[in-house]
Amino acid sequence: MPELPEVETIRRVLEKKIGGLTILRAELRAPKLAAARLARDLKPAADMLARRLQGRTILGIRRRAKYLILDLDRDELIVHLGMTGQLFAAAPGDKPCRDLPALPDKHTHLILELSDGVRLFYRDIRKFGRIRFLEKKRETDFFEGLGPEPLGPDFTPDVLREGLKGKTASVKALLLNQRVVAGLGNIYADEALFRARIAPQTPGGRLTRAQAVRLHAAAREVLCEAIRFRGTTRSDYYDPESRRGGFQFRLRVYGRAGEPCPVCGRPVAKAVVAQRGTHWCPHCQR
DNA sequence: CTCGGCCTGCTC
DNA sequence: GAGCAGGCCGAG
Repeated sequence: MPELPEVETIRRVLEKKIGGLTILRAELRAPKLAAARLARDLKPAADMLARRLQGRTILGIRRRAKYLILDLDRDELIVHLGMTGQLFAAAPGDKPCRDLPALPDKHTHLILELSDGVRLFYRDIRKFGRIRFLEKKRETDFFEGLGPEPLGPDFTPDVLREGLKGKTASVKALLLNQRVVAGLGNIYADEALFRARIAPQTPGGRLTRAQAVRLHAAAREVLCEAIRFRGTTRSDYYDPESRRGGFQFRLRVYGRAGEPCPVCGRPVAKAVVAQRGTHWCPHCQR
């Protein structure tokens, strides 16, 4: 579900809601969520994780690509929300959101009881998300192979060109590949390609320098704008205060198959590219 | 590099 | 009942 703008929005809200609070009790209901790899009996590891979290203070919340990192002194808790992962922070007196079930429900897989009566719930219908408790010194290894942050100084037009150079895979597939650039997902890849006027099927190695420059700028722009609008809510995405995003109203092609292109008015096309539903304007994007 | 698998729920 | 959904990993 969440791509970089949604994860960044979650990070900002969490910082405000749970930054500085201490974990009084942790309950991991779905041990698989924290499994490094498949094992017979995950329950002991789950209980171990809960014990390790107990008593720790959340010093801050960072983001790397689509990962959230809760800093716990010498350790950290890394959370990836997969497709349908959600984090909700409930403080005493918070009104429940009418569109959402009362928590914890059957899809709530991790509960952190924090100081000040605050509770943090991890909810994930499809259970594609992952949680990992890590010593800080192992963080570099954990993120080994992840490409540059698209909004950081390491992501330049030349770096993008390098990631596309000589590749036969479609530019869409390469934008989704987190080794090339880390944080774009299906929605923002389509939106960036539209803004850069590049057809998603174009082989990466075929992009001209000018196209790569446009794509680099377009990716950054769309991510920045989406953060400003607090992300995109199509179905599952809510921030930890149960607020929906606002960028769904500003999508130009994603989810708009058959509707007029906002630039030329011809219908937006949809097809499978890189095994994902892909939306583009065949007239504007070449 | 592409495909299938991981999961559940919703829409056609 | 089939197909689809904002992600990622490992097998071939």
